[in-house]
Parts: sequence; C-alpha cells; structure tokens
Amino acid sequence: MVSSKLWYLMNMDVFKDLSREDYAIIDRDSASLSIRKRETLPFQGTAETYIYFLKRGTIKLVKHTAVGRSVALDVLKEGTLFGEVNGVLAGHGEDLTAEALEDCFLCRMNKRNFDHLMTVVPCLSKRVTKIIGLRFKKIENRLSELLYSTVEERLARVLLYLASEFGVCEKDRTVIQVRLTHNDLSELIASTRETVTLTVNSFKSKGLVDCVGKRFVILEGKKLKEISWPQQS
Amino acid sequence: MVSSKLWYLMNMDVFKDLSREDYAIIDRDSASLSIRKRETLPFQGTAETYIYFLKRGTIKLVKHTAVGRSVALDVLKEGTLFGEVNGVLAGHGEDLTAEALEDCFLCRMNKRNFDHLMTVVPCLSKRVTKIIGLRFKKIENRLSELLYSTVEERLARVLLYLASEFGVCEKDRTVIQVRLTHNDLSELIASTRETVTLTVNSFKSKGLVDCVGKRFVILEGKKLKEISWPQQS
DNA sequence: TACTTTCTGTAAGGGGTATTACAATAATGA
DNA sequence: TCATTATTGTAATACCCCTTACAGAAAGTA
Repeated sequence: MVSSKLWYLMNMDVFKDLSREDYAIIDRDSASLSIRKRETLPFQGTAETYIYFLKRGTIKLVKHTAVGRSVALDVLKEGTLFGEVNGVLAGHGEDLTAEALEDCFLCRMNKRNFDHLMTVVPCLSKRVTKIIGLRFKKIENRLSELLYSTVEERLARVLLYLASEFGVCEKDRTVIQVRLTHNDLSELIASTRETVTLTVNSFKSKGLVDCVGKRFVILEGKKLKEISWPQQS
Repeated sequence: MVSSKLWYLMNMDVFKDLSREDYAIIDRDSASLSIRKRETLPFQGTAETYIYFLKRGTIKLVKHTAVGRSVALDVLKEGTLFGEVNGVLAGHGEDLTAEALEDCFLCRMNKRNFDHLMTVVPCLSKRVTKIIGLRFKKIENRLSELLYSTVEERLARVLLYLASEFGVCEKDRTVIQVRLTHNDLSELIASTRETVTLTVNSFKSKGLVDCVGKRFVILEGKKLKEISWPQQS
C-alpha cells in the first residue's frame, strides 16, 4: 500500500526500479506541494534548498538579466526533475524563477536528503548525471540557435519544439497542450511581445499555425521547418 | 619516480590527492599529445572518444551553427578538463571544435577508461560533477548576457572576463596573456569581425584598452565595467 | 453585472549592426 | 628575400526589430 505521492514518484524515470528501502526513504523525505497558474516557486531566499519533481502541470524556467529583461530557459513538462542538484539543473539561482503556466502539483525533497540518497544509490546518481548532460547540450544549442537567426526563424523553431514536447496529433494538425501567451513566447525566443504578435499573425495568415482556445496548433509543420532552417534544401 | 606526464596530471585540481593505485591507473591509461597554433583537435569522426586535459596553452571551444556561423563557448586555460564526460563538458559534439590559440600540450584518456575510473574513485566523480555544475551556470549566464546587450557591452564584458582568467597585473594595467584576433573576439561575443575592429578601436581611442604585441591590455578596468553594465550605478 | 487586469492588435520611428566591398598592413613560410 | 596568407582598417548601405504609444478584446474577480 503506497501513498499516491509515492506512487507518482515511483513512476518517474529517475526513480524507476529502486529497492523497497530506497522508496521508503524517498517517501519519508519528500513532500507534496502545489502552486497555481502564474505563481512562481519560492526559489529565492528560502532557508532550505529543494529538488522538485513536477507531477502535473507545466512550468516555465526564466532567467532574469541585470537590465530587467528575461529569457525563458525552458518549459518543463510533467515528470521533470529540477532544482539545484550539484549546482546544476537550474536552481536556486540568484536570478532564476520557476513560473507555473497552469496549476501545478509537485513533490519536493530537501537537497541534502537528495544528495545523500544519490551517494547511497549509485544508479540514481548516474541517471541524474545523464539528465544534466542532456540539459547541458540543450542549452548549448539554444545559445547558438538564438544568437544567429531572425525572429521568424526562432519562432518557427520554438513552436516546433513545443509541438514535439507538448503536441498532440489530430490527423493533419498538432495541438500544443500548453497555454502560452505571446509574452511567454517572446521570452522563449528572446524577442519582444509586439514582434511575436506580429510574427504569429503572419504565420496564421499563411495558414501555418492557428490558435484554438489559447492553444497553438501547428497546421503546416513542414513549412515551419523550412522557415526555421533557411537556405537548407 | 614519476613521469613528467603523470606529474602534470597529479597537480591538476581534479586529480589531487588520490591513492598511489589510482595514479598508476591514470598513468597507464593516459597519453600525451600536442597540437600547434590554430590547429583543431580531431574531435569528430574518431573511433574513440577521449577526455582531454589541457597542460599548456589555450584552447577556444567553438560551436558551429547550421547557417555557417559560429559561437565561441569559452576559452580554456591550462589545467582545464574537457571532452565528453557523461555527455557533458562540451564534447565530441556533432558541431563542436577545439581550436588551439597557441601551441598546446595535452593529455588524453579514453572515455571508457575515465568513466570507469570515476566509478572506482567516487571522489573524482564528485569533482567532475562540480566542474560540470560550474560550467552549466557559466553557459546559462552567457546566454542571457549575449542576448540582451549591445556589442559595446558584450565586448567590454568579454575583455574583463578574459582579464580575470588570463590577466597578469602590472601596477595599473592588466595584460591578457592570450593572443586573440578580432575574429576570435567576434565569435566570443556573437558579433562580426568588422564591428569588433570598430569597437576595439573606439575603446583604444578612449584609453580604455591597448594592444601590446597582439595581446590586449586593460587600462581602465573600472570604466570598462561601467560600460559592460549600463544604467547600474 | 461591472470593474480591473491581462492579453492582443497595430503603427510610426529610429537605432544598432550585419553586410558588402576593398585597401592596407602584418605575419608566415618557402 | 619575396610571395602568400592572415589580420586589420574603413565606409556606405540596408534592414531587422526594438521602442514607444495607444486602443480594443478577453479574461479574471468582486
């Protein structure tokens, strides 16, 4: 008989197939919490540092710059682990916030407990390292992709990315199951809200995308791909 | 009686204070190599994957984009560990190159051997994880810094960064002990060679920096700092 | 419902810098 | 040494898209 909290955690990739004892520890050291749409996680200024597991909802990780602008590092989906692990996985950062794009359910674990668990369970440690590796590459790619391309290219790319992460196919269309404002998108592609509005509408008028109830729909993925990587073919 | 190769490795931070047996393994599994100025490491298409240790010289890590442009991720200095570790530390990347800014001496170790060594020596594993963590934050910062600032700001910032990494103080001036072309700088700040030439000369005429034998010299670090973070004070 | 806040639409204007082109100088190597 | 290549200097042009400003629409809240 396991609690629903533990049940969720046991089904996460990172925590799969551990021993009964390990699960007992996880159960003991973790706690559930929830935040509502557009609220942010209390990363900053908390006495304790936590590792978070996103059970339900989507979260936008945002880095704030000195001059008052912000870049969205990523949009996290259900089943994602985040928070400060060995100083990585985006965390507890001086200037990082985690904003809920919709109502979210999470678990969290004291960082020290998690670190300890990793030393005890080498398998877990390996998995985490792997996650970090993937995320490292991801951000390296974002860096070069954002720097040398037009807003149109970047927007096309981010829409395709979101479709691949949150998309649900319906015959010839893909619905992105996250409610994103133009401002969210502008943070993701490091542009401005106005320019995004303009570009989104230009895509709409070309029949490439559409909006259904605040959700973006990819109509012509192929053409979007062509836009996102110019002078390729 | 240790070889000079091993002696170098023993003095690197990552390998400090290990057991005699560990050093024996490191000695056995590592090999020296050198590359000349402006040559690149044979990252790509090699059958084996290696971890590298930069013993002498400086290396520019460059990521190439689809459209033929490139961003310098970092300039590595002596004593740095790089290459693919758990998919991280910049490595073996499809589109990554390591270019020697001057003649370099390195050691390398088969990735599998290194991975094995890490599992055997937990202490080593921890140090590597820490390195990865730091590098992760570094690149996150670069992302947001590059995106929202002018060329002038970015150039000022990269010069200060290079001074902090490679600078040698001489009373009121700091000499950056790396030979960098304007093109190198343009890759570091994601701009163009021409614009860098212009901006460098503008800095020179303002008496902020100077060049001595192909090396940049910071004359007015304080003023550079003001430029790099506008409307602060 | 009425009110407030968030989000989207639209447009003029201007600024930073990439682009392009070419020349001059410095460094490298035969 | 000369020839070749790499690096730096300079300037005109163009253009992407940020900035600023304001209004309407939608959504959330009392």
